[in-house]
Amino acid sequence: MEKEIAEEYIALIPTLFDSFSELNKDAAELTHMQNHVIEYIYMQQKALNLKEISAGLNMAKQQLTFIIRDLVMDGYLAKEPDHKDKRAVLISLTPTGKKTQEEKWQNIYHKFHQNLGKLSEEECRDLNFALHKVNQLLKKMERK
Amino acid sequence: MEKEIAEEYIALIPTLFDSFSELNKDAAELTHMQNHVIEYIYMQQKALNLKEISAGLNMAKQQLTFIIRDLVMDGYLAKEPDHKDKRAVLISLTPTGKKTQEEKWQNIYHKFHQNLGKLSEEECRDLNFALHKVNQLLKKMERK
DNA sequence: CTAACTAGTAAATATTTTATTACTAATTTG
DNA sequence: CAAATTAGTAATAAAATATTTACTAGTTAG
Repeated sequence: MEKEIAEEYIALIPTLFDSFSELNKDAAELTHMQNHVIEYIYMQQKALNLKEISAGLNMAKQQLTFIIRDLVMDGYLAKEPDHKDKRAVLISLTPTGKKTQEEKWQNIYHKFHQNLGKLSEEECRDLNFALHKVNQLLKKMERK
Repeated sequence: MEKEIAEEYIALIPTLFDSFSELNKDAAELTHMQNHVIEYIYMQQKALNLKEISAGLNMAKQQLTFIIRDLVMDGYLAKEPDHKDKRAVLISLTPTGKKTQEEKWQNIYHKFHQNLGKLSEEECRDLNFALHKVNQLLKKMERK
């Protein structure tokens, strides 16, 4: 059965890919990497230091120095010293930065909502339950 | 309830993001865009013309001309004329190209399989069923 | 049949991203 | 406490990507 589950999981990724790749369809003001950085911080839901972002996005920290400097100057990100480690700096989204992300997700939200019309009421209930279960169990698998 | 479903769906995307972004972690021989192109064709499971790839990846077709030329030269992609539209060219993966993709997904597969150990047998059954349901219904929503 | 449109190619240019090397200041380890 | 590590910054050169303009050949609409 484990093989079966893994295959279902793998199959899910391409299905979500379209929604995901639409995220930055218009976001024209920022470069790709700038978008990735903001997006990553938004998804992690907490302030991160440079090292963490670098590891999460699989890019050199030297690159981040300048990307983040620009994003701070443009008002999307804020830096604050990390009191636990005085070498480190914590990066977080400003209200402006957070708003831009919320707007992007809002587009996906709308599109999904429209497509929901293609399902019957019973299918909607099933989908709701199944999505909830998947989220819950995948989260559990991630931990530790 | 529709709002609830949409929220579960949105929540699923970041959860899958990690797996997804790991796809090209080592793939060092190709550039980012080259990887994206191969990946996209692989996920669509059929030959695509330049326009479709351009729309799907949200990039100018002019860029694709050269990216695809290089990938053809390196043996990852094959071009064939589209008999239905003599202006167009159909791009598909060569066996080599397909193999590289399968290997990448294999890594995700392995990692997922390991994490499955954190769930009880009952939870595995639930996850299997829920994933299957989600895939089935999301596919249905995509159509037409 | 002609005009308007579309798929793909091409080249020049500007911008972005990557890679390399090196440095400072803070932290951890033995 | 000294030595080794680590977080972040910086400057540079090289490579990749995006943008703009323009062209050819095939298709579609009036």
